[in-house]
Amino acid sequence: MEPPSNGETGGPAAAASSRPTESTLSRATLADVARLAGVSAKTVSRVFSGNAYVAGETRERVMSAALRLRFRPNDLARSLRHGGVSNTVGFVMGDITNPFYFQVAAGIERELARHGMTMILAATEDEPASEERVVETLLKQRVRALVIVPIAPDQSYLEGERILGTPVICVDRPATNLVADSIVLTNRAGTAEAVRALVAVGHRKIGFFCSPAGLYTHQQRLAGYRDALAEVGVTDTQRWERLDDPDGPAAQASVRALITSPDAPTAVVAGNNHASADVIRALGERRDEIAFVGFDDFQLADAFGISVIAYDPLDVGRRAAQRVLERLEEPTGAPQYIEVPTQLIQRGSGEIPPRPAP
Amino acid sequence: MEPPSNGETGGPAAAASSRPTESTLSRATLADVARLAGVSAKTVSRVFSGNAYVAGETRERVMSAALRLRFRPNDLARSLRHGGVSNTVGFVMGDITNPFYFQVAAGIERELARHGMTMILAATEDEPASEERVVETLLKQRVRALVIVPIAPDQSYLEGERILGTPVICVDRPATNLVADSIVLTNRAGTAEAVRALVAVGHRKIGFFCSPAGLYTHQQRLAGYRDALAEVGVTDTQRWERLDDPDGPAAQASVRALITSPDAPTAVVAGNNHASADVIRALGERRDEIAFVGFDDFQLADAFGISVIAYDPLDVGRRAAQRVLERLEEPTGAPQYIEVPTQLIQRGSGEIPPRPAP
DNA sequence: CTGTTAGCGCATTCAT
DNA sequence: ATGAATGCGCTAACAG
Repeated sequence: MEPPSNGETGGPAAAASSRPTESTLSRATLADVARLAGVSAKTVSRVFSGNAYVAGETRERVMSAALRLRFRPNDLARSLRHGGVSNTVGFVMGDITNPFYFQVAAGIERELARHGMTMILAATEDEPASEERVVETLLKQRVRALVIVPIAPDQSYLEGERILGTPVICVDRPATNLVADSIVLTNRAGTAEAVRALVAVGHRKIGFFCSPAGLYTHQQRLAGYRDALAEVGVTDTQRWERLDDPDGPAAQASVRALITSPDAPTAVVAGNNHASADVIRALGERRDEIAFVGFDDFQLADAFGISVIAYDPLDVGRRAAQRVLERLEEPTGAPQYIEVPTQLIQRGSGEIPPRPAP
Repeated sequence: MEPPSNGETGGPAAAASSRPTESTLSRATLADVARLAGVSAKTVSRVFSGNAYVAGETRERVMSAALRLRFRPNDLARSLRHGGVSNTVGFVMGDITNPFYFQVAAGIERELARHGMTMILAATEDEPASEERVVETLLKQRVRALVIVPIAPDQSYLEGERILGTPVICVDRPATNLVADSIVLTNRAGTAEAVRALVAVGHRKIGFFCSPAGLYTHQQRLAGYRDALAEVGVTDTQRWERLDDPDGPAAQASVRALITSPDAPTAVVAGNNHASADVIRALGERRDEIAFVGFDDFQLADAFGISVIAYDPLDVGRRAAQRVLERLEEPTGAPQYIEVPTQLIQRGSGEIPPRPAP
């Protein structure tokens, strides 16, 4: 504890001659601690690994030496010795600024932390081409498992790694051409439920706004929307579907055009949080006339009375981490496909009845 | 070096007989690749380290061997060899579900990725007592630098590590008893600016709602609020200040009591995003009567016409990462205190004039 | 341009 | 209950 350093004088007197005793200039190693405590490196190792037999008195000498030297075990070396596998899990998300993914990351981190593991976070920025590169970076760091939000068209590049024993868990979307567990939402059923609720209050002309339906989630949600309308005999839904790139003025213009057209829907469903933002902005003052339900809950949606198809993103992350831990325990077994339930939360915007034709 | 070992037979066709050639059962190492390519391990190392002189033909043989064996360099071993320091930066945030911190994390991750580094994410869950434990976990993994949102009352426990050369960058709040760079917002000036704008449209009775003012940010913002009111001679502000734990029904009740009291303010300022949520919920239908400005922007605030004191959280993270990189290049120099500017964004809620007394 | 030797910090044999 | 030797995968430091 005393930086000003003056050689150990009495007692076991061992380390008096060894160099890095008190020097704070370089990191203390097992050997340094061993020297100061007058034991072998292995004994120090045992003390820090926990589960070994070390005499109480010896243990104390080691601990006090470690404290003085500010010894901190090197996890890198430990991992290397343990077959080159670390204690971290990599999470590859898409758009790092999307609150949904962040909540998922939070869920993963919490669950991993409960089990002494840490999370390395990486993002593809929703660029399919960067997925493999990002994954590669994590694998070089020897993450014990991967949780990914797949964005590349194909994950077969991970097959070799999986065979080597690295579990891969996909979140939000299932993997393509890869054996992996998946945690997904009840996208189709959830969207259908919301549309049925709109139908129940009288809507038939219902719009659907989302990103271009390339992604699994969007396809599923679009399908759920069509399902529910088909149930009441409405099948020509394309005229109310708008699948544009979100977050642009263009997107809002697209929605605005839709709701002002002669064939305007009386209600609109948005396929994800970005799309919801576009629709809500486009609706503007007409929020009281046109019913709205969005997929994904968001901050203050309750205060503004926005109905949503919600779920617990923390839970999604937690389950992903649980799958990781289970796979590390028991690597075999068929891939699991886990659905996290969604829930329609009615807060007003989705319960507006259709306006009688003027 | 070769555990299964059977002498290299010679000739380019060599490796046909060596064991781990095609076997995908265990990870290939430098030595495996070297054997298959008929070169030394060091040569393979040179190829993968990039900057060394290797004959074109040799390089190709190595690359093709590496490809066949699915060789992936082990960053753990590499780091160990390089003085036991990894290529990752640890980010310790508080409440992992707070969108602000996540945006900061996103900014850090992006900037680090541009420089080939990765981020380990850990959270204190806003528990002061857990900060040191969490930091310890990261240090054991030999992160090259730490970015932390300080929550513990004191960061002196990091002094030894700093001396060993690990840069520490504090975000959102400065460190206590530790030499470290800080990236903070213009909390006081930003809040004062917002209050002045309210004063400009006629408000004098202005409320301030926030968490208990233990944290630096809250103290600063409260001070800014008082500053601006003092400028127009209003000094008895305590009667409109409410510093409660956010996110509870209790918080909303507190705000509701404030705005219905005989001495009710005609405008309310919220000290952070959680507080904003409470106030907006509490205002309810009276959003048109009582002016409101919140610290921290949020999703869809524009669509709902909420005025805010905003800033770019991605930029906060980006700057933190830049400081990390600069400190790694040049470890000396006085600690920097960097202020990221805030900006008042007027969207309507903050421009409501005071209602004439009934 | 390429190979040899040695060792980063730790833990797994085996001894004792 | 403790210690000695050995090597995890990789790369400086030197040869050559």
